[in-house]
Amino acid sequence: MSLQLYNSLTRRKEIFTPLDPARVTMYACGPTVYNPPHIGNARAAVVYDVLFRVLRRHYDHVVYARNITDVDDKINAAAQAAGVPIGEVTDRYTAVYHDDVAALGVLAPTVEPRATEHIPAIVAMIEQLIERGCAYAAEGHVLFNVPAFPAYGELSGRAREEMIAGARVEVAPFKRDPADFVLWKPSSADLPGWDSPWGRGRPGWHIECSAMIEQHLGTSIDIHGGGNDLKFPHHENEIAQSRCAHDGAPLARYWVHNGFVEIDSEKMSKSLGNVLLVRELLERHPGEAIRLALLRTKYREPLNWNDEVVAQAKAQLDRLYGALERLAEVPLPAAAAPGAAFAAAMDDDLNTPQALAVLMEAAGAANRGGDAAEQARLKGELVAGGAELGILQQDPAQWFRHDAGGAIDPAAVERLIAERNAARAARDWASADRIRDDLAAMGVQIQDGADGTQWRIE
RNA sequence: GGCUGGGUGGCAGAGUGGUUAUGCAGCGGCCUGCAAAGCCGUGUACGUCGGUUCGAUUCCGGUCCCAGCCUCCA
Repeated sequence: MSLQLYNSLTRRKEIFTPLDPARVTMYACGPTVYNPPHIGNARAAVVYDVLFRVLRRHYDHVVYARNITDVDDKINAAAQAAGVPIGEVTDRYTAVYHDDVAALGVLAPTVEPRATEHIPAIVAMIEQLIERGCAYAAEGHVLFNVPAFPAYGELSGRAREEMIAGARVEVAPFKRDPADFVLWKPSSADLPGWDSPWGRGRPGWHIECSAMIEQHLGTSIDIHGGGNDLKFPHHENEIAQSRCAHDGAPLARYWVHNGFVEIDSEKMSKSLGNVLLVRELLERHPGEAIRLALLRTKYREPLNWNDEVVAQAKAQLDRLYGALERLAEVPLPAAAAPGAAFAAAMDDDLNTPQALAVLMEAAGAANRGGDAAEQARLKGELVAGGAELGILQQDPAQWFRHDAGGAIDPAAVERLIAERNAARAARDWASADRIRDDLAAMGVQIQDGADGTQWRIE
């Protein structure tokens, strides 16, 4: 079955056909490193991580680039506020981003280009745009001239007149057209800057992505992803720049946009004070549960976040890992692959909720029992399907005994369980129940089975 | 105002022109010393008003409501 993706450019679900099946290319807009990532940043990272994993099932060679924007006015402001050099801010938050998304099981992209390491490519692209009459220099700035690109607005479905009419931005006097946007801007001595034909300055945000895509992936790529909010103006501007520089060649053939995370049905924003950082969530929930909570809704839909959705994701993981725990002695098939129903769901525009339902049903079937071959097959589907979602890859025992705070001493738990089992053997139910209550108070839940007593951390 | 995308059972959330996912919560049962986990059974929901149809939650139109974008933003 072929992979289908909803293409924002055509507003239709389409069969994905790469330009070159031997080298599939994908780019996703990464973070601007001036603060720790929030749950919305995490959703984007997880969604494109899943797309990357699905593509790798279909194709041997997938090049996935996710950039780091490490030159930006917000970074400058953060550095100034903290009284530290810019590099200190960007290094710190790049590391935090890596740590946080890794805790959510996000794989490293194939390449992770940084804007500051691509200044020559950026300058070269701007020069090319000027040569082709798509851009002009004015007062130390270089601007992209939007009227030079008639297809502008194609992705976001906006007519230029509407944008001008609705513009709430002050139009800089040196702009030839109100819609023109900055490719290069001058830097004062206290700001990061690079020498260029237009003086010392720094790149605008949009051109960074165009230049890095060109350098690492080529003129036209297969898939470009990003948050829904980036559609306009960021992606629209990327398209204008790249196509003007490349004789009209399409920048990306499939545009994929993920929906926003809302907090209790409200937009997450600094002004509302409801920004939820990944690191805060990781203090309270396993990363795997956070990841699954992000995948329980289709990637394009808005996702309403609250503690309940993580609790439900954790409950689902408990059930899945519970099935795997029962299958502990069953050998994993050598060529374990996602089941047909699972793959079909994932291939249908990344229908992760449907794919998850397939795994839940497999867990139920495994719990019901069956012959050895059937059990092995189900285990293979659970593990391989889990791998594509980026879950179920740890030892079930490890999942059930994760203890982020380190408050629980396994030896002490084992001691109490032995004590309780002694009481049970003596049919001293009162003592046995008291010990069980004590364990529960510690956050330890026990299960008496035919082959002894198991324990879990709740 | 313009452009997107939505409104599904107690909750979350898929999906479908007629057999109505999945998980959690609830209820009954099995198992258990009692539990827990697991298993079995149980819940006929699709904003609203029309239209098309033998039949619509699913298609079409109107309408109400919600969210996002149009300015930095995943």
